[in-house]
Amino acid sequence: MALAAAREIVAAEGAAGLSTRKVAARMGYAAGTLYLVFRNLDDLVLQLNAATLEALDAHLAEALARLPAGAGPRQRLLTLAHAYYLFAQQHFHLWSLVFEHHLPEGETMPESLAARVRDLLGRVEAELAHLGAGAALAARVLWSGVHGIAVLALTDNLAATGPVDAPALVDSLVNRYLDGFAAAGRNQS
Amino acid sequence: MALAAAREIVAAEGAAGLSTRKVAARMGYAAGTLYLVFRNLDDLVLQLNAATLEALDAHLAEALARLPAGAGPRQRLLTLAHAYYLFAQQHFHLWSLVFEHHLPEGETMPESLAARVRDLLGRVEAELAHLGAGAALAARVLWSGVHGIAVLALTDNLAATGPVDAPALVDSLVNRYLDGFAAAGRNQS
DNA sequence: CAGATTGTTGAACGATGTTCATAAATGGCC
DNA sequence: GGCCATTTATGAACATCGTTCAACAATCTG
Repeated sequence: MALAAAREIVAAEGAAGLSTRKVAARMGYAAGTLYLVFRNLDDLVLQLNAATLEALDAHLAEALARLPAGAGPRQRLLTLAHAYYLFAQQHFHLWSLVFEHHLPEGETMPESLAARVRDLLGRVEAELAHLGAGAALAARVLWSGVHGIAVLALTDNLAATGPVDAPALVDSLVNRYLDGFAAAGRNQS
Repeated sequence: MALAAAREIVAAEGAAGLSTRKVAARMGYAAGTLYLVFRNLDDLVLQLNAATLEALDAHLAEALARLPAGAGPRQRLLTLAHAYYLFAQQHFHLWSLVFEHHLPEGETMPESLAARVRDLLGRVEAELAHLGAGAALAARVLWSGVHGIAVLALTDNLAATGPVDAPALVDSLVNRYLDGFAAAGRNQS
């Protein structure tokens, strides 16, 4: 469908190369035809982003499935974090589009997208259940943290300061944060 | 100059509202005139981004200056992190432009921007000197982490999962990560 | 005052998102 | 088969965009 054409264009040329006419041409239609299926180019992007998040979710599930059954929560979280970074790297343009597409002032995210975000965060939260009440907070911190590492590493915004070993940053974040959470828990009880 | 006009437009309408003709009109010139000063619209954006990072640096310096002289590294880091988030929130569009502007494939970041990034990361690194060899890594992790929290919180990509208290996420990240670093250091020695 | 240099313009080109009157294709019904 | 209604698709049109460039105004130089 049209989403497949748009996906190929974005993957190859980045978000800047996406245009109604190019999408239409790639599937043998005229530009106007797209407006029978999508309200907008924005609408098309939103649906493409939902598909991208779905692919990311599948990618994470696959990574977890490859893990031995006895793996502890820390190893599962590390696996999730590295899989997230790998996906962002391999599908950089599609992944960027998800976060760089600001919806017009005041409009709200369509439920199709919001549900995908919830699914993804739910994966992390599930691995943090052993933290009890702090799991929701910790999941958001780790998720955001890994995302931030991916953003800055993949857009070369850290490269100015020398070569960056993103996986090492991810390891450090997850391990130290979990260590700290454990230590803080001990001090409280 | 032209940068001031561009800054006002981006601040008011976002990156999408930026155009050569609007910038030129706001300063009483014709569109073509801009090309005597900038190679490109890209070039203009790059210089605007350098100015934004300079303003961010000043904002962070101010926050640190308001701190009592006896404040320890942890409090100084927390102050930096919260100041970063505040700046991203208050100048959302300008701040977004810095990270959403991908330079054309293969081109490298101009030194004017790279130097600003180094300055900012240097601030964090300075507060982590007490960690010894791990300071460079820790600075990048914390910086990226706080950036990630800002990105996801301000673009509503976490809002799908309920209301988000971004400052609480920042606190948790910095405190737990530092705790974890301390604990790991103890175990090694 | 003449001539060269600098600064500025506005028309032009190709490409963009979007709309809409028109046309082609399709399907149901006698 | 033939005819109408409904769906599907078109491509010309409009405003806007980034960018270029021949032409013009202003300013210095001697």
